[in-house]
Amino acid sequence: MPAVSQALELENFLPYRLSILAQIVSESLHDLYAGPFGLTVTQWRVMAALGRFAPLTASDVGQRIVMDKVAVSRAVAGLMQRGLVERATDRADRRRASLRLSARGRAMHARIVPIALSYEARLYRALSAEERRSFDALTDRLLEHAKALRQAG
Amino acid sequence: MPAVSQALELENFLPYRLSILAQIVSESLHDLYAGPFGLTVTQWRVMAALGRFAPLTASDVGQRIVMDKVAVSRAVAGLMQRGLVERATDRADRRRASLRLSARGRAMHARIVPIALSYEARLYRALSAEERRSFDALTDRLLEHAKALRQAG
DNA sequence: CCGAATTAGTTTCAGATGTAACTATTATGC
DNA sequence: GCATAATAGTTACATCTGAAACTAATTCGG
Repeated sequence: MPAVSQALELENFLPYRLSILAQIVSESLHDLYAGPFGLTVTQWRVMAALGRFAPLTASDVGQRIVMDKVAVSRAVAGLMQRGLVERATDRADRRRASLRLSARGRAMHARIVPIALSYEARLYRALSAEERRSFDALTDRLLEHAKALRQAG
Repeated sequence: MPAVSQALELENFLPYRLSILAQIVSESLHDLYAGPFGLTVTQWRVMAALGRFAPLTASDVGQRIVMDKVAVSRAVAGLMQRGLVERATDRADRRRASLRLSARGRAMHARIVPIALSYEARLYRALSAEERRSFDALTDRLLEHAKALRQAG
């Protein structure tokens, strides 16, 4: 059984490698929609969530896209100012408000989705179909395990 | 040949999944050293780079850890204020300054490295040895490909 | 019912970050 | 040599982000 290496080689250190990979992918994608559509990453994620699951409350959105309520609130404020999202206060519980894309929001969403999927497809070309399935399964396992570790401390 | 799906399922969308995984891992690790040692993520990365490769100039650090020079400058300023990093201006080229950990910095580094490696080891327990090798290789390929795509536009 | 505790969401403040402008120093071209 | 360009690093400004305080509405316990 090999001892744990005592040297930390940043370039081989898993948390660091994941961070770099996620950052470059996220930035590359952002470059594709930020210019034409003027959205931040969080705004786009809110739109993506609403495009698929609307209507959602702000809390629902936060759960879907793993974003705290402050971030959601700010993203929604920006999207509403631009008329991309509509809010309707729940009559039964006036603390809640259900959110959905406006017609304009749906139009923009429909234009961005193919761009995003196309980028994903190009990225996946680095892997064979089998490697892709394997990678997806391994990231799933890592994610679940990372969540469990965080709970356990 | 299947057509590209027209629906964007955020929870299966690779850029999004990578982002979530990297975020939870980075936060979990940060929780382990931020409390006891009061370092930001960028400060810790600078220390990790200097702990392994010192002396380095600020530019060298930035290249090693993929961080722009402004971020490095700020992290180094904070680390120097706390006496964790020492700077020596290069005599031959007085624009440059070589950085290295101070004795205090080395002591802190030596205490954090095992914590970081232990977290990584626990995280990797989600995978078998072979899966781990496979995952590392696939992330490498994805990273290189993502870089190439960014160049190409 | 009524006050305390919860919940949804927003605002505030302080810290972090990116871009661009700036200083200081060195290299280059004529 | 000297003006110009390039390089190392810092500062300034505007934006973004997270934590905590706050408002408004609802639920719960007695």
